[in-house]
Amino acid sequence: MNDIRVLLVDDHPVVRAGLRAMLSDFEGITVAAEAADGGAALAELSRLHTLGEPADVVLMDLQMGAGMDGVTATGRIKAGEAGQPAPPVLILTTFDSDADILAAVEAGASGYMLKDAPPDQIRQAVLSAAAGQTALAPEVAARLMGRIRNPEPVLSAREIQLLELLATGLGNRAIAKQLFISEATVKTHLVHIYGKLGVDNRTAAISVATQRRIIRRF
Amino acid sequence: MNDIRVLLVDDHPVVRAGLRAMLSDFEGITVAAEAADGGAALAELSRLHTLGEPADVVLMDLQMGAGMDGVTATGRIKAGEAGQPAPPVLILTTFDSDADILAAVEAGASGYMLKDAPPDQIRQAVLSAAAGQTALAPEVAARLMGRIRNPEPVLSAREIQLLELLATGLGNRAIAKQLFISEATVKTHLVHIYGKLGVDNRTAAISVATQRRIIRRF
DNA sequence: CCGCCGGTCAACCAAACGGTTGATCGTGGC
DNA sequence: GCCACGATCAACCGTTTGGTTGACCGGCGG
Repeated sequence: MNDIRVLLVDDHPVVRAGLRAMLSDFEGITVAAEAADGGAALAELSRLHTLGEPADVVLMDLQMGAGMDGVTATGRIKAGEAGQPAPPVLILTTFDSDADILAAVEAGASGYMLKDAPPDQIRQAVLSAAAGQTALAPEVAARLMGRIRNPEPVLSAREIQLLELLATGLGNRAIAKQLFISEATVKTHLVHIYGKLGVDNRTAAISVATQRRIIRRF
Repeated sequence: MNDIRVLLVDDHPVVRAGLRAMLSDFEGITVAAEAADGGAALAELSRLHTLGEPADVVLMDLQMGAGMDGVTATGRIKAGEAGQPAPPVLILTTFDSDADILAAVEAGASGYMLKDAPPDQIRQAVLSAAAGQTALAPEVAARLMGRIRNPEPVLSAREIQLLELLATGLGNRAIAKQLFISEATVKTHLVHIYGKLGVDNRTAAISVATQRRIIRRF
């Protein structure tokens, strides 16, 4: 049985070296190539594809210092830009905010792991992804479960997107422009968000959303 | 000549593996031990010290998921808690906010590197630190220079106090009540804050203040 | 001693925000 | 097919915030 061929995508050389060292210790897993951002990842995938040695799994970070970010890259890989069939993309990142998780899943990621996960968990996730299954870190899975059991505060993806712009300090008009919708729609969304979060103004919404880790802050 | 003995401190197994792999490729550098947080780092340093094989350099991350953070750990190492003489501490982290850099330097760090630095830069930094010299990443050095030339306006204690209430989502009236001042005064303070932070509304002020770590959020 | 700065307050006006009602459209479930 | 729900937009209105101007006081440093 052939090894699972992995493409590493992370902007930190240190992390790539760590993953390479870690994965090469495991039976049945080989690091086929590395990329420092989403654009390079697409290029590498195409290259491997034309070589007749396509990657079986992409291990992708979400935050890239410069260049194409992980969510965008995942979407374009899944769109077939780097060859068909598109390989499963396993997200391996530092943060576990709802916003990140949802964006990744919507882009077509087949797993979401955290960088502080123990090595064996990462190994299992790579194997699962290669087998076409979904692999979620326990923390991430728990958060999703909580969301399902608790129908109280379920913000839609659009609302979370709005919340993120809100947190950057943009006014309603600016948010409307960013999202290509009218100011009226922004206000409607805000009212819904306030209701769901149990607050009555934008700063309080940001405060609550941050504490519930619905959105992330640095 | 003996190898430089390094203690790795990082909460991510992946990163520790990467640093270990990377450093062991270099001549003259040995990884003596690893720790997952500040507390473990102090314990490891003490252990190495009593073994008669003290670490020559500590490579320390700032953000630890749980346990003692890197700044605190650095301060306690420098205070001699893990044996005298205290080894140089080289910060190796992801973010380069002014507040982080200043806090690290104040705690006694002898260098500040970023995780996306090329391997050779990290190697040089370890060698410099071991030799008792200071090692700053070019980006970090540039930022410090910029600060000196262009000092940021300093927020008064009162203004920071206001910012903290602001960030909890309180309106001007509520803030006024909390601080036993009039609403008019709150507005005056806000205008000053906006000016100093270079913004023009409250949410943006919170955003900027958070990013500059003028105020804390979890 | 005098000026500067931080903190306090007031009055005023324009702009942004908050809240409501009501409406259309498309998707997905029953 | 119908209903629920999310997303979109409009018009309206009251409240809050933003921005300005001007003023007073107390401490600190030249």
